[in-house]
Amino acid sequence: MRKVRPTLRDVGREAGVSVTTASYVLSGSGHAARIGPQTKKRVLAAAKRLGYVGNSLPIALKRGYTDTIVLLVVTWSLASAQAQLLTDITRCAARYGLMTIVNVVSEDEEAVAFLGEIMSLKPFGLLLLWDFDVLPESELTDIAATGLPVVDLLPSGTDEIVSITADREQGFKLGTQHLIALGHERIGLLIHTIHTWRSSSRKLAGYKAALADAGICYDEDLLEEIAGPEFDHGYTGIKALLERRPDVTAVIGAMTDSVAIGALVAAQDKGIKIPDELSIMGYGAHPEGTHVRPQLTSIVVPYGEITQDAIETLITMRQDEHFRPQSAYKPTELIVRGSSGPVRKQPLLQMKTSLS
Amino acid sequence: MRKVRPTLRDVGREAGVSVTTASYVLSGSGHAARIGPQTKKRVLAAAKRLGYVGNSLPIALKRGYTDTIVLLVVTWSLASAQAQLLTDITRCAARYGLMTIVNVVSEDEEAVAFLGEIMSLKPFGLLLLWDFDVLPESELTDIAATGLPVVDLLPSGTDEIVSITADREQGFKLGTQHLIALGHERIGLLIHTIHTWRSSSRKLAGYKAALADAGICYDEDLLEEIAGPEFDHGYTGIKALLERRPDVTAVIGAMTDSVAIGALVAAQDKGIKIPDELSIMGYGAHPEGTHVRPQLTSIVVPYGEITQDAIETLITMRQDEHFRPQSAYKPTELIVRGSSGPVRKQPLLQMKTSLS
DNA sequence: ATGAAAGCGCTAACAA
DNA sequence: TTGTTAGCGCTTTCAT
Repeated sequence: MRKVRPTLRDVGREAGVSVTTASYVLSGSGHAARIGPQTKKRVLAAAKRLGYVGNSLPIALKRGYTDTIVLLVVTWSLASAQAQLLTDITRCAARYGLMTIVNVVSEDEEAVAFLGEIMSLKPFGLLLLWDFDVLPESELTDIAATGLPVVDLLPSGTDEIVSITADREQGFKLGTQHLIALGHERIGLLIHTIHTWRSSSRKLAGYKAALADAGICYDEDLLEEIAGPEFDHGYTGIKALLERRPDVTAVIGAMTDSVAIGALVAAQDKGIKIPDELSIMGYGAHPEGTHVRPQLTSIVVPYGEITQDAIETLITMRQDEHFRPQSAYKPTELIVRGSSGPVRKQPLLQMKTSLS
Repeated sequence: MRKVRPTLRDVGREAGVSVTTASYVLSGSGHAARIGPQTKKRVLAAAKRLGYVGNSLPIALKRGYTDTIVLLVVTWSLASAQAQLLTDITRCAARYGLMTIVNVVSEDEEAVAFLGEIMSLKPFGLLLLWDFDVLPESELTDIAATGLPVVDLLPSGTDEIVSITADREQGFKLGTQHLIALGHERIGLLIHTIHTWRSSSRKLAGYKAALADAGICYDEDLLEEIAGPEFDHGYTGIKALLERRPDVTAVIGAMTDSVAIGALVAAQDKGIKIPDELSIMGYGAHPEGTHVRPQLTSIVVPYGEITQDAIETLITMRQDEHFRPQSAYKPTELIVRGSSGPVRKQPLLQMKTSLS
């Protein structure tokens, strides 16, 4: 027997007052002060007796937006770094009374299609974890123009959309400098420029800046294009790189720690000693970096700070529609663990690199 | 300059028709057939011109529920297995036109508090990934009694709440049998019975069943209570177990693959050869099991099937309020990889186990 | 101190 | 074939 949820009118009737009075008492708005204490008590008692729970839809309908933020993630599989960010976001949003709608899609087309549907959800705001191409920018700016707060959690290509994310340029400069200080000069980069250009280009910029500062010539041949952010991409990527350039002495898995771990395991599978013969570095400083031997040197991204700032920005944008937020690129740190060490003296044995 | 989103009335006015007609054309309901083709064209043109996008709130208000399902995850940090399930759920829900609200909370109390708020969101349905104690069952059955479809993604203790999840009993029987077939008789279990009793008890039942079938005496001392589902719990758990029982020849990381990998790495850190001196098995068959050496033998959970069935069940429950769904325990499989092998002949050197 | 009534944007029963 | 209207449950202005 399904008992229908009681409405405010039911509560009002039960307490012998009008809906208005019931609303004033139960919504806890400023108007509650105008209600007499014994009336208030009657209403609260009635609400409890009936198990009244409220309904957020009419309010949302009236003001034009709900209390849910939408997180759009474009990726094939949720890497651990993204899972971490996602969890942080839902937790942080909840602290501000906001729910999080998560949508994980695999391809740009799906994401664009979703953007088309998103407005009918009337969300509070929109968070993007999507290294999109130029294509959907007009869609996005259209959406932003309607007054829906949008924050990009990756480096935005455009000024129209606010970015709140890690300072990859600074981070990769830091990381590369660390390797240079250890004597490395031929530093390979496993990178995914094709479909994640916006973030990859910043990383590349930091890498180049560190090389330039040290007077080391940038060699494009040391970049190995990989197809994604996962273990397997790092695993196959480093094999291709070492085949082509057995003279590299350090490799940065520039996408994620997963890529770096894939590279580390691939190198070890070939019998290469880490870090004596090859240094490996990751990006993201995810816990999984401490699960391998040696543990992974990585670039620490302040996810909590990013999350908090992003959500507060959405809220401020809602409160003040003229507020023009600034993009924020949060500084990263380096955590040095066992996978990076002084440069080796001898080239890798040709034998090792030809093992497949 | 924020342009306000046009409503159906705007579209109607622009096309010179009433809201009803505009609604019939744009909502694509059966009534659309009753509208003349040129009228239809006018409306569609007007909608396009104005950039009409629709609003799901009034519909939801009218029928009493939205198109969003709520996924409540109770955990401290989203393990990879949960991230996988979460992604699958959002994807699968999207295929049915449903959005997914994700809420990750750390503690039972937070989860209970959230249950109290959940009704005001008017969700389509509720999915639980929460190994709760007896405590909130009444809350849950209350919620289910209001007509909100609820599906539990873990083995439910009660008949009131439908469970759709992996058959852990069958899975652990399978896994234990595999180890027994390799000659193992003292099989350790890293398990978290205290806060995840509902799932752990099924696993334990499967383990015991396999032992009983093989005529091996169940020894409670081989259970090592761990405090959670992560790498570190497995890492410290196996060290404690080996200290107490250096005679174990195989260990099952019964929570997750992460626990098993933690155990595997801890054993290797002690200089124990896997699988020659010790076999390790996990639960979940997550990709990360292929990232370690040797790769992890594990129990394969059909996440896709569970997800699909859970969401379809929610939908059926919505369509037919008298539908009494059956709990479904999906059979698992075993994937044998390098971490399990024939039992060793000699006990582990005392020296190794006393290394901390 | 409390109540009546309008209105958020849409759908669908009913009218024409 | 198309339009009128009530109503989903709440908040809030205005009246009493």
